Amino acid sequence: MERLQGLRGMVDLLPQQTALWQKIENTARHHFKRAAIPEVRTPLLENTELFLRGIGESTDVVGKEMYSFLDRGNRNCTLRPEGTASVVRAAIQHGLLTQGPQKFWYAGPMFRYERPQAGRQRQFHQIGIEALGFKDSRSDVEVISIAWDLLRDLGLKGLTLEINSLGDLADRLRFRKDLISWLEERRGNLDASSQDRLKSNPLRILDSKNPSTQELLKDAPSLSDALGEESKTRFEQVKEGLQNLKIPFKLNPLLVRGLDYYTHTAFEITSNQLGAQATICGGGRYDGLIEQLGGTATPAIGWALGMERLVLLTSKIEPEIKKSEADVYIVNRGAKAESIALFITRSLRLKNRIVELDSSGSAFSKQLKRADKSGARWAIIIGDSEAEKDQFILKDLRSEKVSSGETLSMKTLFQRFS
RNA sequence: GCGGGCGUCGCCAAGUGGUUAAGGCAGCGGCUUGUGGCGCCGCUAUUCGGGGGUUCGAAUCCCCUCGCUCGCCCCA
Repeated sequence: MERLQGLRGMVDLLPQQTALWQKIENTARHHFKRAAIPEVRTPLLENTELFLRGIGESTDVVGKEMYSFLDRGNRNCTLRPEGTASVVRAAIQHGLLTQGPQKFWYAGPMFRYERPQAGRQRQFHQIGIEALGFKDSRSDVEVISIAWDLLRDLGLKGLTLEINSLGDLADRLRFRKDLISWLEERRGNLDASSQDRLKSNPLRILDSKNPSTQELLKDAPSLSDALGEESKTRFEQVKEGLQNLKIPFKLNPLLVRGLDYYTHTAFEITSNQLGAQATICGGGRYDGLIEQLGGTATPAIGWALGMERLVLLTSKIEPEIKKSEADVYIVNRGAKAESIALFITRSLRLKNRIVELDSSGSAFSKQLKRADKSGARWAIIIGDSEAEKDQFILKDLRSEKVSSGETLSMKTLFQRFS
């Protein structure tokens, strides 16, 4: 038989890795709890329409990366490529926004059909927060600070926070017009994909990685100049807020981001240790999205961070998380001994001891060797003849010398471990 | 979707056209029918990701395919 393999870009996390994942998840939960943010869990599968309208049809995510299919009832379904649209959908659907502004966090797998590479999988995992109904610039600062503190708490170094303002809808439309006409005149000097974007998504040309396009853009009309007065002061407030909190940031006037729903503040946190996929956290304000998805116009802001990339970074500074070791390893052999062993194992577990039971039936020397290797502190040795006489041997596996252990009755044994 | 690198046992890894495909780790068994960290001995790939071809002969050369990996695009 040919061996079956997992799907491309779908990764198994083995026990060696899950310890680190749990550590990161726990840290994140702790930060959310401190900020009084509750969790929401939404389905992995949504109506394709949600993402078409939410993320934008001209984006790469929607255009070429979605896992979409018809279900048995001919519904057009998509495995969620990101979390924000779902959270907003759920909030609208359940009328949560009528109860005033609210924040949520979420965590879970997302799906994008891309070529896997370092820090990028087809099923990947994000942790994110969404603050719905918050208009003030202080909420931008608060939300960014939560991400920043979380990453610092994980001990990460070499992080850069970049921010930009995309302005409101009117600003963007005005700028879009200016940019298009300026670029049209220089169309010949643009790289191929930027030429395509001139029609579909001209703002994205700004953060083209193509060097000659970047060179050309140095003299292009700038987004920051196109911002209206209100947008400008708003952005100033965000910058001041970050300064007050001593959160270092870099202005990046070319930071546009790939999803259509962003307005005003857009930001990214990158690491200098990751290779090509350096963004570990990305987010921004999306004041138009909720209305776009059929809710009443509500301002909002959020971010998401990529677990795989966080794990990559954290594993560099956290070389080894020890596997959890048992308190007690139960060595046993013989019919009578084996049934008593099971009883003792369960009893000790009910006393909250971590107990590993050897059910191999192999020679005592073998079992003891495994006991030693397991890292357990104690071994309880159960043999047939002793078990008959209510005698059990307790050995300290961490003692300096190999000891013969002490002989105890079951009652005293349990007392030792209560 | 496009480029580069790679694919030999659970893991690491030698072998680069010629009789039985090194070695290490892990695993299993024994020395020790019932007692741990050491040691010693033995066992563990008819087969080199899969398929096809070249050849008297291939893990070694060619083609296809699958997978991994790095990068482009894009994003977390």
